[in-house]
Amino acid sequence: MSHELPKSYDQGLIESRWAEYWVQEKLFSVRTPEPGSPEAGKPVFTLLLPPPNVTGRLHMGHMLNQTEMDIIMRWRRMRGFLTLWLPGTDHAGIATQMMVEKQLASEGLSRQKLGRESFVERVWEWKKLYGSAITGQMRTLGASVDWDREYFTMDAGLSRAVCEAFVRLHEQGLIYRGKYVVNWCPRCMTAISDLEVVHEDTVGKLYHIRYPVAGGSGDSVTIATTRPETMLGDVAVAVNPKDARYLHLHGKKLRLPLMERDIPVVTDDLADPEFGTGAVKVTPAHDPNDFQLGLRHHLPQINIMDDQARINENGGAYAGLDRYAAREKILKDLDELGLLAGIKDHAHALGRCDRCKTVVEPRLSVQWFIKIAPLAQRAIEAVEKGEIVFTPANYAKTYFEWMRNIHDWCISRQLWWGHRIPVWHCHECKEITVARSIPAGCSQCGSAQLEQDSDVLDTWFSSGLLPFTVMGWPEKTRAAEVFYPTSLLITGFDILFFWVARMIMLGCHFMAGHPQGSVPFREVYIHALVRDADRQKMSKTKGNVIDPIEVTKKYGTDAVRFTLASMASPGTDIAFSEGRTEGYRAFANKIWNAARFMFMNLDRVGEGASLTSGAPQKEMDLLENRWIMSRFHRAAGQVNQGLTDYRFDEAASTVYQFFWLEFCDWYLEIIKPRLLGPADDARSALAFLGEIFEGALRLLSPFMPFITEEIWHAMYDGRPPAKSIALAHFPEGAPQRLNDRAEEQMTSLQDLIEKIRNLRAEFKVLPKDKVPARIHAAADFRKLVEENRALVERLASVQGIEFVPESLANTPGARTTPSFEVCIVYEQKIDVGAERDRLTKEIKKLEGALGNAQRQLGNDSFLAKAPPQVVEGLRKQSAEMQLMIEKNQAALARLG
RNA sequence: GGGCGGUUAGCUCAGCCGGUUAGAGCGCCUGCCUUACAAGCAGGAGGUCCACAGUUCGAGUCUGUGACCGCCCACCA
Repeated sequence: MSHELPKSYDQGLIESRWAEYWVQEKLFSVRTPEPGSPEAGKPVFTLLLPPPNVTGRLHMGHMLNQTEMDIIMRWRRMRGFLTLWLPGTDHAGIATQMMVEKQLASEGLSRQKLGRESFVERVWEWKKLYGSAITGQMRTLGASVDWDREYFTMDAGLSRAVCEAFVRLHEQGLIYRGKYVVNWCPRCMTAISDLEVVHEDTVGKLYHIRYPVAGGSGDSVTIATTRPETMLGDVAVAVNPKDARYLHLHGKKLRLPLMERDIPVVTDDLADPEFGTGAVKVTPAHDPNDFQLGLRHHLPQINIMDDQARINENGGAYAGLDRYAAREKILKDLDELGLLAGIKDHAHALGRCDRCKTVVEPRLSVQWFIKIAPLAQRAIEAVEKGEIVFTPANYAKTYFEWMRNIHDWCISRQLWWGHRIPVWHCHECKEITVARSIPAGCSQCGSAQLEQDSDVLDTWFSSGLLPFTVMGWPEKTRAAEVFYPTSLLITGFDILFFWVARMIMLGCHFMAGHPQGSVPFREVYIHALVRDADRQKMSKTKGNVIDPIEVTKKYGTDAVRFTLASMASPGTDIAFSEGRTEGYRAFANKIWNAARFMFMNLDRVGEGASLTSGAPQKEMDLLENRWIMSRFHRAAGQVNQGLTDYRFDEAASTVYQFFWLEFCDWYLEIIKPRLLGPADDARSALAFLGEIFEGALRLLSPFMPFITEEIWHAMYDGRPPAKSIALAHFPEGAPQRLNDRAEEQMTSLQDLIEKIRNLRAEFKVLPKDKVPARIHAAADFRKLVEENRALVERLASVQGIEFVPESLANTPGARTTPSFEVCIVYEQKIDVGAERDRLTKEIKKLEGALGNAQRQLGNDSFLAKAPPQVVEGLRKQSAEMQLMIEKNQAALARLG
């Protein structure tokens, strides 16, 4: 009984067996997030499946052996991948550091107390224990690399590439160091990029404060601000030059309260007469707008906060206070001075740190920037010219929108964990030295008194280089030659800008002139994001995270994978519904049982039977075989089309319909008597069945890799033609195997059988009771039924089919279609009321449709303008409906 | 404030270049434990395609306006 599958379908068992096998055979890598790592508990679906990682491997060209390359080429050709992971990866910088800092805090330590070196050591220890986010990111890409610590030192591996990239950009004048107002997180104590700031609509307060005109005239100007504490750094008040209210103040000075410093009134269009009082305080060190205004008017920049957002020595009496404590005290003091003119509620968007949700403080600091405009220009062109294609296409719009409004990219971070900026500051001449390796002396004065810049690079800088650094850049490698650019990037839109846009910009820049093109990839497929059942974004704080491990445990990986595929219609997110997953588990179960049935019969007929050695030619004499063969190839063609178009939902639905409805419900039922019948015939039938079943498994395997692998191996009795079904040829659908006539004929028979079943249900015939049927039909239909009489009789539970010359329209309960009329012979009286309702409803529906059709057909411009086949189709339809109405009316009249 | 998407059966979603009577799964109702499968089989009910206007011979599909829901981006104090 070598073929017998276990009676019950146990997905868990199958999964562990094949996952282990795949890894052992080095077919695919399976990824599991470590407990305690930043990814743990996140909706990372990557671990589900073997095939999806294949696309990721495209990035890792140089690590592939021959087998892996074969797999890739295969999947690449047929695009039979399905990547449904959620990019639940953290970047290395802030996230990792935060985890470690949290740990330190519990020990009463901090990174400051520990010092840079020891701190990095701690992070390293932590990383070894739990795996770092960067490791996670690399693993998401399917790499099975153990990143050693050299990755993070300057002279080795990827780090060398990062350094090289920085130096080159600097040489090309695309990197500059500048004082700038950046988004500063006082908790992380680092600058963060615009993208790392999340805006949150908040109802705050708008404070109106009076600034007296200098000279003690008693006159004053009222300004409005949401952050009164920044007034300590005020250097001017701006009014709109056209604002009539303030003409008299042009050129005057104001007395800045609390600081007792005179500041000028300047005129600038920045001041909107409509907003607040029309007068705006100017704090160049703590507001990006004011910073620009300050430059225009040559105003000083007074930084009043330290890196933890406490007031510093420039804040006079308030030095040492936290920004919010200072705000309270300042308001109180102003109030006492009678300078607080009012407080109003004010809705605005408050910027918070993406990582720790601390309110971001705009702060003047020295940072490194990339001049983004030239890079963005090229990246826009690449998409405009179609060198990169987005799917769904509308993401290109979003991409353009962003790229055209992009700001220079702040790439420095005041963290201690990451790639350090390859810049050394000279203590002697204060000049900087940018170098590929640790310099012996200052490039300007030769002094050895050098100190490396303390900042590290934004994670997305190194991540953005990934498409070519993994192929050995800056070396010219064979891998880069062959695999750059990769064909496809699959990702979620949430990192379109963080990562995708940067890979494009940096790829186009550094790989310019590459023979196969400078872009890092040809296509970008933006997959849907999985949300919870209420369409909410999953988040830990909301507690609505659907744990993929739980779900897969409950329903099986195959079912979850199939669910995601079937819901992956472009442009919308997936609201994860367990109901559907349940349905697809039932589907897997169905397949399992169909296979069991097949194997049972195989064992019954004993020696000489095979599922995989080809079917006798005479099998094609049977209508049902011609039919199922045609249906299989049609389905295969549609699945391929769906995959090509990234319509995983359509592909999944096609394979589902074929396998369950056509193959199981119809085909298996039709051939059942043969399988259970004489051994010789059963062997022949099984050979044909095996051919179809095996093909259907291959068609299904990208969607349900585990169960198909299990059954497929069993079919070959342990000697499969390939190591994995994923390596077997994917059915493409052969047009020459399509058979329209067989499909039409089978459809007619199915129609007849369904009508008879319908009659039986209505007459309340018990399922086990067979009844005779009468049919009135044209000769060709009659011939078809006679040729397949046994099939019809069995599937319709009919005993004896009698063909009658006269119409059955007057027979109570008869079913009529344009091509046949059928009734059953049964003494039980029909439910006259129900039958009348049914007929009335049917007639009404038909009359409605017929009315529409005839109105159309009576319309000259329809006849003139509509395509002939549409007109013809409607005519035919119309005639059929006319006929059906007459028949139904006759039947209705007969009921009395 | 700018941009993008959605609204179709009780629920979750398809519906392609506008073309006959709008589909699926789940749920619901009826009958069946028919030796592959009750995670199943057979039959059935259920829809003013968000609203209004327009284009068209013809609109779920195209255009406009509005309502509601959601997402992304944004330095207006």
